[in-house]
Amino acid sequence: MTQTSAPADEASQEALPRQHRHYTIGELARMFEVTPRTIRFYEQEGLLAPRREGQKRIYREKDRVRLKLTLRGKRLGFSLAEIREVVMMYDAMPDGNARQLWRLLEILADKRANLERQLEDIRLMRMELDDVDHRAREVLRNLGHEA
Amino acid sequence: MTQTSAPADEASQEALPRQHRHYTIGELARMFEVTPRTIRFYEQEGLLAPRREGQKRIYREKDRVRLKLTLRGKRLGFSLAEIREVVMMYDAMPDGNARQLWRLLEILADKRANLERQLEDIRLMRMELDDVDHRAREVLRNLGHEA
DNA sequence: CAAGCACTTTACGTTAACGTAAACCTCGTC
DNA sequence: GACGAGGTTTACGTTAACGTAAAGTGCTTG
Repeated sequence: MTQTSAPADEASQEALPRQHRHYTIGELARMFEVTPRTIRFYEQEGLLAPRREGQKRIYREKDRVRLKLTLRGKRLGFSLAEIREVVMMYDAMPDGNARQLWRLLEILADKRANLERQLEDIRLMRMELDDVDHRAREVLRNLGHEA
Repeated sequence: MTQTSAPADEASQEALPRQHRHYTIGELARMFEVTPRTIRFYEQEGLLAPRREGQKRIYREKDRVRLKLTLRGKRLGFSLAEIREVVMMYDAMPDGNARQLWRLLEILADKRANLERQLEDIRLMRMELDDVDHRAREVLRNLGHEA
């Protein structure tokens, strides 16, 4: 874990064989700048399901991706429940019955609509920020002249 | 308030003289699909400052705009505290001293950075939604063939 | 004038998303 | 073998953003 000159001694990290690395909770936490507590909480909420090695949680690539998606969702203001809705159905897909799949499509359309509205909101808020910015600089300019 | 055939009798609504209409809390609430409680809460948090007429709150155009901005901010996942930060400084601008104005510019840059990241997040999440969507439709198609 | 709205204040309740603390294992290492 | 760094569970605490209920005010309308 010394970051530099890792000997890669044990029988697990053989030159990073691509896709199936695994991570500890602390590693993931540092990667995404969250606390372990947060990650455990997401597990408890059904968003992650790491394997165990004895007592310890072992996270695989898939879990890392899920965490990434979850955090992205959060940044966009989705609740954990909403995120779970999509993520879990995604997993249930392969063997999914038709009703479930249609339901999934519904949810997806819903989320997408949400995103579109956010795009518009961003556009508008950008304009307003620009406006405020301009005014502020104007006032500053005038202050300079008066001084 | 019967919506249709309003007589506009009193000395306040003379043919809607443009900019200085005023609203009751209930009107605003219906306009934006929030509860009066929410509006009062925003006032308590320093985001609105309606005038009073006796006991009752009177909202002017400015207040309506503020509420709109506030709700837009919320949809983008900003906290009320963050929103207040911008909104209040905006009002303090005209007579603002230089330090305050620079601080405001800082905050604005911050918010903008936030928006840019959201745009990227939206882009990515859109792609993922599309992906899931495609897969789901694929599975559905196969189900159809098997049936 | 009683009834019914729309408004008011006060105050306690609720939910989501964690934070924080205590008390416990289990390594590698000095 | 003590100890420090990481991991674990359990459980109570906290914050934001309202919801909800109770009790009162003021108008106007049958």
